Amino acid sequence: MKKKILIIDDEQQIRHFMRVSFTAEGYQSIEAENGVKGLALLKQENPNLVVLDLGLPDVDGYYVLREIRQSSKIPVLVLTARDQESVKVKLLEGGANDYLCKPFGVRELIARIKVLLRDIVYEPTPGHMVFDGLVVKPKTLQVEVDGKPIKLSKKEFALLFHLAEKPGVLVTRTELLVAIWGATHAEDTHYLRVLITQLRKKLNDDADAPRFIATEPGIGYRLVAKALKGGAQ
Amino acid sequence: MKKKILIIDDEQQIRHFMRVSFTAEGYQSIEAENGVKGLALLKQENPNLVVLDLGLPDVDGYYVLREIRQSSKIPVLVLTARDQESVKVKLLEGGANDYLCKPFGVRELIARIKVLLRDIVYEPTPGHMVFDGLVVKPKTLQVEVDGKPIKLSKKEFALLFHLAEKPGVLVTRTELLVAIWGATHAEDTHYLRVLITQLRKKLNDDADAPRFIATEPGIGYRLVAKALKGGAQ
DNA sequence: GCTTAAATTTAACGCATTTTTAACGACAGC
DNA sequence: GCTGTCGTTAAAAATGCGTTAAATTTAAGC
Repeated sequence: MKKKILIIDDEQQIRHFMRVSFTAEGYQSIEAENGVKGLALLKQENPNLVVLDLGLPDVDGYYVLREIRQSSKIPVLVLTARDQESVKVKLLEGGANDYLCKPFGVRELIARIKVLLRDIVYEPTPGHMVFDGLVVKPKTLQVEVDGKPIKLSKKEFALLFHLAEKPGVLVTRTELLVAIWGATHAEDTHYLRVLITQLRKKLNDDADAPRFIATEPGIGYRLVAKALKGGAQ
Repeated sequence: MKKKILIIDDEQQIRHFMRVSFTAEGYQSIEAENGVKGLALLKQENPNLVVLDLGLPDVDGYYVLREIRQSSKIPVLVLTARDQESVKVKLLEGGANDYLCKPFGVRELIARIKVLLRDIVYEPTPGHMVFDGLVVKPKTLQVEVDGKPIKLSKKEFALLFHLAEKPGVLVTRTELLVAIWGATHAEDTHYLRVLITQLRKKLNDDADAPRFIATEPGIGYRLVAKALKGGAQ
């Protein structure tokens, strides 16, 4: 199966240049000329990797990255014109998997893409993640409990998503904090505490007798519901 | 538990510089000044990540990388002085997970290390340490006695972990005190006494006829259970 | 652009657990 | 019998988690 790469870049020339290179390497490419279309394509097309240009005409590149990370762990390689260390650090901590400065060589770009596809375990289109009494749909950001649809906010969904990705596995607080609020809030556990409370309330879960989200004191949280389909098998 | 980083670099200054930075970030670092020693340390110490300098005095950096990849999927970040695309491509295709050119910024180095540790699934040791009737799982801070899960607090776990790391070996009180409470409490043996009592109670152990933790009067403690798997073989 | 609703961030409090401190008994060496 | 070490217990202090509600920011509707 050919791997699909989503290119989000406003410069038509660069897109064309990348498409040709990717095709030559045996990849299939889909393209978006701005952030909003990129996010839409991501959900429609289920690519295996995203190449994201920071300088987009409509929305900030950081924003796109954050949106992607709300509901997906797809490998993201960021391109940018500026070679500032602070920018790099911010992006990598914000969830980017790699970073390349313009102008770059095609061969390095291809090599780095190969590395990401080789090293990062990512299964596209988890479609729905189905658990005993709980369904999580990352594409539409919808959740069902015992068949009834539940409305979650963005952050509530992100939290549930990150737990649902590793059913039964303990996810550390730091991991969740960094994933949802970014590295600058890696220590602010009170954020997590109130979000957990809200999420539990909407899921009709009880902290003392958890059906879905169990607390591992001092460490983090864990989704206890049995995985029936999707998630990390 | 602290993640271990193996530094393979011949320049003492750079090693020192990295060690200081890594320690500040909460990582533990071990160092080798050439390739052969690096490969030896890799097997002995089970680090979580390798930072490899290409220009080594004894053997080629490529060779070291190939040797590592013969038997391990550990994340490897390569450092080099030359910024040639062909070199980068060759390294990345040869199994390196990331690449950084000298001179580099510490913050970028740290950021890239964090990304590798975050994104690449790699289990250094077997994961848990198994003894006769006792299982210690450092990753999730869980402990089992005779198959039954036991709830330990952070400090209790840290204590047991440091003993389990060296099964059968005497661990001095100072060593434990420094590891758990820090150097400022290296003399406060009463801390250790009550923590030992609590831990023994939870493990159902008896100080007078120790099944797990034996006292070595005047010196320290020792885990007496037989190691079946994991730990320092 | 204004109004209203929703979501997010702060702040505060109760409760349970953990950690620290202190006190006491058992035992061994001198 | 004194002294020092270890183990145990209990209390006091500190910390961590869950919860609620108010304040602030952000998004939505008109």
